[in-house]
Amino acid sequence: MAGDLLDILNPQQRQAVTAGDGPVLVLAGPGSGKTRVLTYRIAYLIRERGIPPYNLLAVTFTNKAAGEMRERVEGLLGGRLDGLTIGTFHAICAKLLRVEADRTPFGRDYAIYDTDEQASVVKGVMSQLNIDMKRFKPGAVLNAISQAKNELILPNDMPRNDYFGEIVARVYPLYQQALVNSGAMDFDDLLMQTVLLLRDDEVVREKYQRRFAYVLVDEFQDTNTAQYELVRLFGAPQLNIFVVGDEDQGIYAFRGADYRNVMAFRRDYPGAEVVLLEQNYRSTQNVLDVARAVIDKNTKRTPKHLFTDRGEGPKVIVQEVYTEADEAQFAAETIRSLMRSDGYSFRDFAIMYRTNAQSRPFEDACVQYNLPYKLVGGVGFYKRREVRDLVAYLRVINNPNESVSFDRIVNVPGRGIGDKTLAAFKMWAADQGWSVARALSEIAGGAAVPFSGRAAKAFAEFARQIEAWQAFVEVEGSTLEALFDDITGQIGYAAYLREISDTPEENEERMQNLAQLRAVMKEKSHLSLRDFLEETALVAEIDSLDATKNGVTLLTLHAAKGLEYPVVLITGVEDGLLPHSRSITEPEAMAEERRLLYVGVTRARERLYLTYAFRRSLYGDSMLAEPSRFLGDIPAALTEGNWFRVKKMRDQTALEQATRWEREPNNVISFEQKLRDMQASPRDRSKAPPPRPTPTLKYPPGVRVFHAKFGEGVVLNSTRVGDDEEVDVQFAQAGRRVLSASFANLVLLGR
DNA sequence: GGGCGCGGGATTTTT
DNA sequence: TCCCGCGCCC
Repeated sequence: MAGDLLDILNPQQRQAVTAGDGPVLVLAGPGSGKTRVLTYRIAYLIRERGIPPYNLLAVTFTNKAAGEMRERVEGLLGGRLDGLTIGTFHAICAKLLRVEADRTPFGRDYAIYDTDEQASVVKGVMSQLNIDMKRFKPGAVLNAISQAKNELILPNDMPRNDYFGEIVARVYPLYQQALVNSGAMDFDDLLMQTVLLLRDDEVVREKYQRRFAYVLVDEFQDTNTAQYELVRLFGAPQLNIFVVGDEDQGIYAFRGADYRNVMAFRRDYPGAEVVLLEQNYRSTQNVLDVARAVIDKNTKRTPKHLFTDRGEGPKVIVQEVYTEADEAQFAAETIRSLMRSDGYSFRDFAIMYRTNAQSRPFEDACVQYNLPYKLVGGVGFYKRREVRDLVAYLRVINNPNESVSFDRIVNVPGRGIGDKTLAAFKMWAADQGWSVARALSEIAGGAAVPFSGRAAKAFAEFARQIEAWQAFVEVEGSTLEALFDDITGQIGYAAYLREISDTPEENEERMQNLAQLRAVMKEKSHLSLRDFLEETALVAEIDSLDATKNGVTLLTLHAAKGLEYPVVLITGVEDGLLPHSRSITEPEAMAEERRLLYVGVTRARERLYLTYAFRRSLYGDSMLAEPSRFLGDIPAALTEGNWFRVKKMRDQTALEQATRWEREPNNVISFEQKLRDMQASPRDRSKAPPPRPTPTLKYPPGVRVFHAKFGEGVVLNSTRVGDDEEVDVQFAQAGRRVLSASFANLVLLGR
């Protein structure tokens, strides 16, 4: 195979794929074929070097990438590779901890807590410690704990540099204890506990070091300290470690990732062979030039010279729009017209944005323009109340000691077990020295409980149900969907959903989610309950992105990593959004915002659009927005669009405003200013609204107007916004629109 | 024990 | 704007 396999690689790719033993660092620019290099490297090791698949460990960034990589390697080698380990750090660690459960404090049936569940544990601990949760937000404390775990700092080793640190140092040990008591780990534990196990337990360490003779890691720039340490531990002593990364694409610092690990690798593995991949096979030259203009402003990076032979391509369009609704409309119209003119298909388009909250108008516009779309993220399926409830039942059946799930469902649907009864139960179990699991089975067996008739009966019934379901799971041939049916039937869950739903539509939606969960369980029926729960805990939003469905993809810039599309629209390219206001004061964070834009730009194969709005609403209020400062770094020669003209117009408006003799109270503040204000101090709501100037409307309701694009229309409504006027117009042809007077150039036609 | 209404706060990104 | 948590009341 060697010949045909390696033929399609360029010399640098081939050098990487065929590198000898020892550490290898591949510095791979976007679109330079790094996935190809990784898959070929695996195939090469197996086929040419005779390494059994069992001895390989490949780490990818998402489960989806893992699945695709496995398929591609199997395709190259023409057969299934059962022994090969490919997965995310988290999934690989979860498996390992399951296998080695006897050597961890968590047991085999541990649950994996997501952020909400972690928060509920943190809140429990904080209220137990009488910490003011208004002053110290549980989320912030949790974040600090998470960071600590990523840095491999143990509960009792937290530095107490300031009072917040002191609070965290108090919460962390109790939080961790609560997790152990529940037999639950958080995401960070999956990594940290594995590191601790490998460090402290020689037998386990040697077992895996022997097994994983070759270690390969993708997206190395997004590893954190714990992951870096895992690579070292798995890779020793042979150090056959093959890592692929690009410092310019490090976008996960907020969860402890450090792109400098790429350079640290050179330092820590001095003999490492370094390969640079600079030829880009994805994008046109214009796109690459824009990307480069953006990223070049970052210091502390290895300059790269990306080149392509795909031609210059069309210019990058920079488009100013009026509001986020117009932005969405522009996107939808652009997609429609490109489909008409160039024969693109829905799946060729991606709309990207900085924050999930921006997705809504695009969804609306897609519906309006009849564009099928695939939304990545948002309120995830597994975050839905009804789905969480059912998953909590499954978790309790799997392990009743897992307290967040237990507390969640013990009285859902209501069975007459309130806070008082629950507290009494826990107290009683603790007095007996029993775990919750033990106490439940004692109750099911008829043990006397310390509360009155009705609650006692309810508890006994609940305990017997749990026991019956546990027995059901053990029955040979029982399926997950049968378990699902039995649970929902017994607890009367459909009736409960009807009760808690405010509208028939809401009820319908919940029932559909339930049906979808059942479908997933049916599909996964070959898994044990334990494995099913593990899998659902570790799915990422992006994993559910269905390549077979034809639709426009809506996703955050973070989720776009590793993907590519013929046409990319990056939206909300505004100061305060991209770069995000929370990053603006911090040079390191700003550098990451730049990388984020860089990642987005380099997803585009052929066409790239950058849009920003003139007004954007936040928490209900509409505010002026500023184009992103990053746009200023892009040479005008690479772009076209209306942005320059509009910018000038706006400068003129500002000039007029500044030189006007009669000053009106200016109650329009910038978007960014507002964000900053809100961070600095909570909004004071007791204050009366500022007195409004008596409105003298230029476009009062009823008046007829003319617009260059929309034609003739009648003003339905008009409101004054600062020095500007917002006009709601019903056009004869173009329908109803809300326009900014200063921007729309409406011509008054009279009544 | 459960339901309702009010007030305050808000996630930027995710395994 | 919207959602959550708390407190009050039944």
